[in-house]
Amino acid sequence: MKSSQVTIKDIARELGISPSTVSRALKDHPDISQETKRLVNELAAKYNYKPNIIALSLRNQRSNVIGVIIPEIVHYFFSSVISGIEEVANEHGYSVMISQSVEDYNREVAACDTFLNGIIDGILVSVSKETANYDHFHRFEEEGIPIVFFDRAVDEILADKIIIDDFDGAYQATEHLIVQGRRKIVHFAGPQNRLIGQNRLNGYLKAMRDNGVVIDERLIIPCDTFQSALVETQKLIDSGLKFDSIFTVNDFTAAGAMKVLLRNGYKIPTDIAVVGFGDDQTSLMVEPTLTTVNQPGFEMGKKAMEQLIRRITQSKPEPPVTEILKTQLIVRESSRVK
Amino acid sequence: MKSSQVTIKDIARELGISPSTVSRALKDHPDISQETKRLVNELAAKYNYKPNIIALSLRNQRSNVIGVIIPEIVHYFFSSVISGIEEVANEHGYSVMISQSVEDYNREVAACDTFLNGIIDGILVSVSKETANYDHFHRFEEEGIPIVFFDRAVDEILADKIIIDDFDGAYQATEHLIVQGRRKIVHFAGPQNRLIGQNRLNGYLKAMRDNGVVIDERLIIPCDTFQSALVETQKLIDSGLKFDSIFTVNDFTAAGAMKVLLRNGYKIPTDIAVVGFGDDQTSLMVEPTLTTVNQPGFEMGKKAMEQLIRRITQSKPEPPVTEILKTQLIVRESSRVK
DNA sequence: CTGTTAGCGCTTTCAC
DNA sequence: GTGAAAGCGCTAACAG
Repeated sequence: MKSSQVTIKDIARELGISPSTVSRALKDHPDISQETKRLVNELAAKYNYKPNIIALSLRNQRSNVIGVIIPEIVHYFFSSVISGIEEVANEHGYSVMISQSVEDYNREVAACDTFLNGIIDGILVSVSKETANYDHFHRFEEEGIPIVFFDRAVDEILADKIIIDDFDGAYQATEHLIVQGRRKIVHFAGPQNRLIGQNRLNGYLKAMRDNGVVIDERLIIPCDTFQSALVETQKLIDSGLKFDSIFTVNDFTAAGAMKVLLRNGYKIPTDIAVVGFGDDQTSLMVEPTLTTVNQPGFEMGKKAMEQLIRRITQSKPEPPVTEILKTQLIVRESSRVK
Repeated sequence: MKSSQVTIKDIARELGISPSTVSRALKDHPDISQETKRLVNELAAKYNYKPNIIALSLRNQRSNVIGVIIPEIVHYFFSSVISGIEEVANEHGYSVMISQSVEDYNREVAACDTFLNGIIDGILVSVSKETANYDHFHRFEEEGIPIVFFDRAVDEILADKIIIDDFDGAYQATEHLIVQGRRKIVHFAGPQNRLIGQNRLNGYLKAMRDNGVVIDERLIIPCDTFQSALVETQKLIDSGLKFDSIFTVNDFTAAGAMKVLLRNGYKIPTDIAVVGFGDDQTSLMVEPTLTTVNQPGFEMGKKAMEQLIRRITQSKPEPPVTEILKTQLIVRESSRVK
């Protein structure tokens, strides 16, 4: 913020007119004479005049800045969401301020504090894994700052939510394996204290039941990272349990499982089929390419931002909406035999 | 930005004192009596008073906001950099505004325009691959807004730069291959209009020469994405040219090359060794694991932000500095035979 | 120890 | 068609 910027006052002085006239001329106000407008605009161009956003924000009580609180940027899914947010924000003249919670409750609260200082017009939040208390979010409601949750929402808070249909995604993935003739389907499951892990597990269970496949509890294993997949897949192999496929809660876990399977001499998908979740970039890079469930991160970001803008600009209050985005099964080599 | 926020004026009115007294009391100014301070602070707490950042920015001519222009957030390296930036920004009370160029010159210019509206105290930039004209960056200099380049810098602009020792990283990678007995080393090179691409190529060339390895121009191929690697690697194989290893400008390109090699029946590393650059998450997930060059992204973000803060807060101008961060060769399975 | 005033840059009513 | 004045929220010089 360099103060040397040309202001309306500077232009007014040089032209020997008042700042208000300059202001009006710049906005093409009908009252102002063509001649004055010409002079003002010429000088503004010459000096490369730029309205001072801060002054405008102060006057309009609107900053056109929105805040985003996100667990971790370094995940393909979340950075896709950010891209979507940015896309829509750009189109509508909003700037985006980002703060990472790094899955840490205290940092999430701190980020909220920062955003409560009055700089933002609204906020987009995906809740950290750790968070169990939601007071910090309630404060936005109290201040009348619109809040839209994405991906990881909070049931207890009445606000707009844009989420993924995790249940259906897992259902599709599991049913796909069944259709491919698999019956002994392992599920590497996410943490069951989180909706996302629950829904994906439930989708798996429902698909199994609906298709009359026997559910073997021993094939449902808590495992949701690349590293733990390296360990758990080996343990699974060593256990001697029969299985013909693995459906994992995310793509990293699938990549880990694939690696161990290949190293143990299994052919994918002939011996063991693998299906991930997320459609991360990695799913194309592994060999064979990974069948996975696409989560529309970019679209989610766009929808969340659109909804937030709607809230910011709405004249009369409207009830909160929850939008559930459909996932899409992307069949690739790691599961396709027929 | 809800206008219903409590202001200093509100507190002053309620206490029957002047706004300036309230302001001073809140900052624990020595002139103010303990009693007044107590009253003011109590009321401020009761009404949950928060100073209006916008008003402060206008008054102080400082927003404590910095801008970041980055090619793509959805790259592990860049999102690591952002995390580093955020880390330091948080510590020092700065907020971070992010804009992606998506490797598009026009969007980069647009992002600069947005940031030139006076909201930011300084800017961090990593230049898009496309960019060949640098006028949009010069404008920050003209406005007196400090600019620090990271990773992809611009030689033509006199500014602080935090970059990676790409030359040395490429040198190490190439020499490693030579030590492993490779001689016909392919280089999938980055764009030569960017320093980064040049330096990595030059490191490769120097290592070849220093070790008396004949350089075959046909083995130096412009190719820097996963997709193009799929194409170029196949073309390379079909060309009948002899080669025993590939050193790629980044890990995605390496992943693409590996995939095609494997599909053509080559053993990695026995037949062909592969070395990437970046130490992306992917490098652990591919099979075999990928030898690569670690780039300290998080550290780069921290250093860049620290340097920017130094510029913003410096009293007298100082000459620009360039900091070159060391890379580290991470030897994994894709290249190790001995 | 506290109040008055002015001003950061801009817009907008009201007046002429 | 244009200008003067006030105010968005805050602070600092100046005055008592």
